[in-house]
Amino acid sequence: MNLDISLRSEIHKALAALFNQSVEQLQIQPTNKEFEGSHTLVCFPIAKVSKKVPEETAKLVGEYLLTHSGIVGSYNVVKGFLNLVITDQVWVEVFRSIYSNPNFGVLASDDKEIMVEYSSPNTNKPLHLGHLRNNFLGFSVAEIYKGNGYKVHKVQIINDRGIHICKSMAAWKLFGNSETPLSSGVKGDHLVGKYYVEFDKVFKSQIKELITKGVAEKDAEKQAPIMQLAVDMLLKWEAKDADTIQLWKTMNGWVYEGFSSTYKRMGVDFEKLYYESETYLLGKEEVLRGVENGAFIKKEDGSVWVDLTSDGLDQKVLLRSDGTSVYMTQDIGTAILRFRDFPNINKQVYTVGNEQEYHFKVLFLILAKLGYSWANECYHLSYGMVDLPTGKMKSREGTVVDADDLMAEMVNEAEKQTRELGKIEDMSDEEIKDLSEMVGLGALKFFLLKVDPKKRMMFDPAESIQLQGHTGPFIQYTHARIKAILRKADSLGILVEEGDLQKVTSLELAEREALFLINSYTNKIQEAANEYSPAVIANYAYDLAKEYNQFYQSIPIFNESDADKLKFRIAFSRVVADTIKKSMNLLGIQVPERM
RNA sequence: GGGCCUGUAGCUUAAUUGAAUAAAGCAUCUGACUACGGAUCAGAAGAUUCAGGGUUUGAAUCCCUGCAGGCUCACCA
Repeated sequence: MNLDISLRSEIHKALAALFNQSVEQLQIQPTNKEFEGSHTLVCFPIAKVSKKVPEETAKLVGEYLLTHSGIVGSYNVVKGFLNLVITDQVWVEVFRSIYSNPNFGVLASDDKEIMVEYSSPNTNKPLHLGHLRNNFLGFSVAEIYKGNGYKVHKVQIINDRGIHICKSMAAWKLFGNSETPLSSGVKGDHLVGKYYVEFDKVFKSQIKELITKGVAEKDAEKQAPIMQLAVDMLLKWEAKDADTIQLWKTMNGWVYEGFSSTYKRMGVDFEKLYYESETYLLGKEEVLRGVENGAFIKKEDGSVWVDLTSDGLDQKVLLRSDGTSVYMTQDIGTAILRFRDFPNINKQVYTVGNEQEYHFKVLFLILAKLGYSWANECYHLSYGMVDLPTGKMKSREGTVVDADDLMAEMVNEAEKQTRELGKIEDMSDEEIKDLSEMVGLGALKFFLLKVDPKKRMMFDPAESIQLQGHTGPFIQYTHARIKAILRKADSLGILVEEGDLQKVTSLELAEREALFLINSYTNKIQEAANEYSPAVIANYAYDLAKEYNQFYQSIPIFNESDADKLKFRIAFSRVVADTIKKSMNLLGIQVPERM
């Protein structure tokens, strides 16, 4: 049975019978812990149609539900709040239907299809903490949509061309001495990143030198020899110069190799990769088409602009006067290509930091101007930056937290703490390694996902490595502990038949409260999808684990003398473990059998 | 300067489609394993929800003003 629907329908019946009225939106909320009951009907809005004061209205509705509904066992009224106590028989029935449904919480597919873009790094340096938030967020949102019955395509756009990679190439050419990942033992993305840093160092010193010679700063930036080399490489690349293309391919190849091991450890994946070098030309064509049909303006110097002043924005350049494309140009091409590749998608989500909100606002308007009706199906999943206790991450000041380093640290710390607790002495090194990976990454992912995406967040390394409290490992631990109970039940030969459950006629408070949470799982995954917010799931999983732990501490399972109750508690524990696992998987977090 | 976002216990966060005495974690203090896993649980203490006005039966939530912080407004990506 579906408790929410039944309850609503009973209340509607009550309102019709009592006041001959209907109320469109019933306000039902969880009952505060200090009062008895689980569901609370807020009666202030209903008072308007009942023509009675809220308290009186609440009493009438409560009394009607008590005598007519068969769901409500008792009620109490506090001010205008009607607190409803659902009978234990109904709770048991709700549980039975969840327990017997192996697909509980999996929403039926209605042929909806969505594309989620995330990650999308530049290829000149390794991934950092900010990318971790991006990747975990995008991956999780994709999983949440899957959980809502959507067909999901995970993609990314790789910014593989442009001045940034040319900078690394220039520095490597000057100082690299043919160093490769193989020759140096350095991971490919880190090696390329090293030369990007090298470029910046040399560039700065060259500027300084020029300035002491009396060159203006702005001119010095252009005249610096290493910058001229990088710009020269960019031009040669666009002219398809063979040597330049070769070097570009080689260095990008190193980066991809490095990224792929980073992605693997993160546990994220992609169905299809788009490369800027393959989409910017389509973007260019589209922009020129826009000029022909009057959507865009070509100025005298040859540059192409879109005028968005009627939308409250500015004019934006789409092609430079020399005909080369800008960032926006390739995003136009990429979007169009994606809707050609996947013509059935209803929605496209871009997981990109909030510093690009303006960019995406403009992009979507441009796509609409080009006549693509799907333009308003594009959504920018904007998230806040990750700050450190010392302030913003700044690559120039060397305060960037590297993704590979951070994951390694988290896993090491997890292993250290696991070994200290000494619960896994019979595990092989291999098993301990897998477990540490699960716990370390679980802690990191949960830490980054529990905060509302749109908010800026603080990453405190000391706090993130905590495995107690409001953390991923806390939830993983709860799961492992339930699994221990289930193993014991198996070893005792306790078998739960569906029919056994209905013999239970009374529940403990902690059981009712956990049941309330399990019952709200489907609502939560819908809410998480509507809001594009894994934080909804993270906090749900935490609440459920916490609630179960309270149950666990206060109520005996194997010492219960009533065999039916014992079986109920085993079954109940199993459902909690399953629900925790499903929720955590939506976050990209695995849960262990033991830890 | 224009636009967008944020401001909640010492710290990190919930609650933001308006609803009851604002909910957790960390840190601090006090308790709980001869019972099913103490990475747990129970309890104490901790809040003028940035400030001031307004709307409402009811405001952390909506509106206005101010303050503080962030992002953005490139022929950069």
